[in-house]
Amino acid sequence: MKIAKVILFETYIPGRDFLYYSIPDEFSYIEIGSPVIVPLKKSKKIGYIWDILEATSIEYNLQPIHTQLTEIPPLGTPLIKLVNWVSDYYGNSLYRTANYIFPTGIELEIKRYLTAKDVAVDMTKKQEKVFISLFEEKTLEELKKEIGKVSESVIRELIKKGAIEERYEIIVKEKTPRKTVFQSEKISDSWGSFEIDLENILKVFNKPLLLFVESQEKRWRIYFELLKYFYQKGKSILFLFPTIKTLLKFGEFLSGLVPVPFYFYHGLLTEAQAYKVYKIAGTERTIILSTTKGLFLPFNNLGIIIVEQEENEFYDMREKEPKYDGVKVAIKRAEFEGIPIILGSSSPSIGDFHQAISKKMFNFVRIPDLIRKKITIIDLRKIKNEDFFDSYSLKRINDMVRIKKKVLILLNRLGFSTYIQCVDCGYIFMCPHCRSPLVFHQDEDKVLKCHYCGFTSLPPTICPVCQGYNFIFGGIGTEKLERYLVKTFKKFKVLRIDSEIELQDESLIKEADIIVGTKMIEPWLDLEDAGILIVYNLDNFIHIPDFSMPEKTFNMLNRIKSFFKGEEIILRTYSPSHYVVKAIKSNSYGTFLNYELKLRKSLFYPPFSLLHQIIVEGSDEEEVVDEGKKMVAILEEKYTDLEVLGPAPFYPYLVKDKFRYQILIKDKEGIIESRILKNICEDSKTPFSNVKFIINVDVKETNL
DNA sequence: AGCACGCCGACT
DNA sequence: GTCGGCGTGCTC
Repeated sequence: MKIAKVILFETYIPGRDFLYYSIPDEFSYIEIGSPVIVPLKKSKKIGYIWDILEATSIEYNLQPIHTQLTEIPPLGTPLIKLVNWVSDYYGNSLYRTANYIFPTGIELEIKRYLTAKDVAVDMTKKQEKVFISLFEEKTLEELKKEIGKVSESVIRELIKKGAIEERYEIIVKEKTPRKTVFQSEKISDSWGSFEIDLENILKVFNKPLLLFVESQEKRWRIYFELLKYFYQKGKSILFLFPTIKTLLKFGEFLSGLVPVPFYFYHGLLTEAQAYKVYKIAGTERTIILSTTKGLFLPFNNLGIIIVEQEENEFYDMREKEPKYDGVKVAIKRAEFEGIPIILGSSSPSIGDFHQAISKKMFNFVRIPDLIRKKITIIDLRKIKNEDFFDSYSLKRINDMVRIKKKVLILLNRLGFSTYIQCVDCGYIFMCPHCRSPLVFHQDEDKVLKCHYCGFTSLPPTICPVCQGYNFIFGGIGTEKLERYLVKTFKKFKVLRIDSEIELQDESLIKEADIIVGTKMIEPWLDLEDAGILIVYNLDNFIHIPDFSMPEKTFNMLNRIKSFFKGEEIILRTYSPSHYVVKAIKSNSYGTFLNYELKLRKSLFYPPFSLLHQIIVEGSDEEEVVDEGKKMVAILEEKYTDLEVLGPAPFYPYLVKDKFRYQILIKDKEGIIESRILKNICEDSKTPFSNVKFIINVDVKETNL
């Protein structure tokens, strides 16, 4: 007899990833990755067989699995390997990682039926009432509906006496979508075609391929030709996108070219829609355009993975468990499946470029195609008494709105004013729970809001320090800029976008003349009637204290350049001689790369080390620092090859009344694994201390 | 974590 | 002898 290691769906048993079940001989054909129904106490649960073991010696009294669940496709061993890897490498709980990839949209309904037996026994009034009512078989719910509250003790007593019987029925319930927005809307009559030579690309498929093509259009044509090639070979194709908007754009591009249906898979689908796509991916040859989660679909004949904008920071999934880097996981999936993977970019990430060129871990194809956009740098140091804009930008805005071209303004500051200061004593109003200035929001009922914990309060009437009552509403946020623009360009439509807007609101974008937004608007910047883009203050991006910010800013600007259809990009900055500004201005990836790599090498930042982060968090600052120092001491003693920094305040270092300190580990040899750090944290932690350690392995940024 | 089961006190 | 509330400990 064999034994199945099963991970249950949405049933967490503390400290346990698996439960063990015996596999009855009748199910001996069941394989690793199969979905099954298993008993748990008196109930039944859905689970996946994660492993199959030979029964050794005396295995306790294992329950047998109930049945195979035929409604959903099995996971397949490459996917199981992938989940194990994601759990292990990033230190995620296996239970949670597995549950993250299980399909929702299917559930078991357990009905408990009760019937009276044809016997005569002594009964109390309550028992008799239940007994009589159960002359016909009923579920517990039906019984309760008929005679009101029934205590479990009454039923227990009746069963003990042998007066009634119970029976369980399992119903598998699947959700079905009403609308089919998850599928391409129009299907082309025949395969489209572009003049593209795939030879160069197809011959370098033995390793991941970094495809460096500046123009988005050109890149997408290559993707299409690859799709056609693999689909016609009978394979499924998976496309990954950093945002839903980009995904849908690519869907539009494909719709005129592909004569078969293709499917979307992303977070805005309903549960039923996502479930449908999940099943299609597991059973048919198909084309799927997905956000990162598509990496965990149960494909059975995947032919190639194509990652668009591989440098995009949205692939870094670190906010919640399971934490992972989408691009790295994509490479792993391709490795486990034994299939090619393309990492496409208009501005490759430093790390992946280094992998390709210096470490020869990736193949590399560059199709040079310089995009010449007019880039204008405004040196803000030379602008005196600026109102909201320098005179050049203002003139250009006027030029554009007059010829009905859209003005797009990128400003990375939410709210109206970014700080409120007392004129008399200089006090800046701070969130009482976080060490972070409160932001004034004009539009949301004129409140002060903390951007870290969501705390809100009314605007101040009196300074808590000096009792003064004059305040400066300082700093320019998107709301303030919007208000200025509305006032100044009265005849034109001004639109502000700051959180990811609903996709149906797109008509608002079409109508607007001037659009102000945070970096969330990036995917919308490809408008046909775009005139100019103004980066309101580039320093807000570059000078965030995080080693990855120059790269992110550079990549973002290059990305925008690759699809922006307007004539000019204006960068307003106080640091016009910064290397990012110079590289953008001179259109030179090489200039940026050399400078950035030199900088990173001198400080042993990635890609010249693996960077790990431990955040120490707790309500007692002293305790947090002490626990952090202890941790550092242990690390330094045990691993002399590591460079360990901190504990240092992790900005903002007070959030929701918890102090946060950061320890950074530069791991040049790549010797540290999440498990090692987890163990050290456990060993180092003083018993009963209220300090929490959050471990992030192989990070690409330090300010999450 | 969720949930059945046993224990116990109140009540018949 | 029953009923219902509550705490505890187990789930393959």
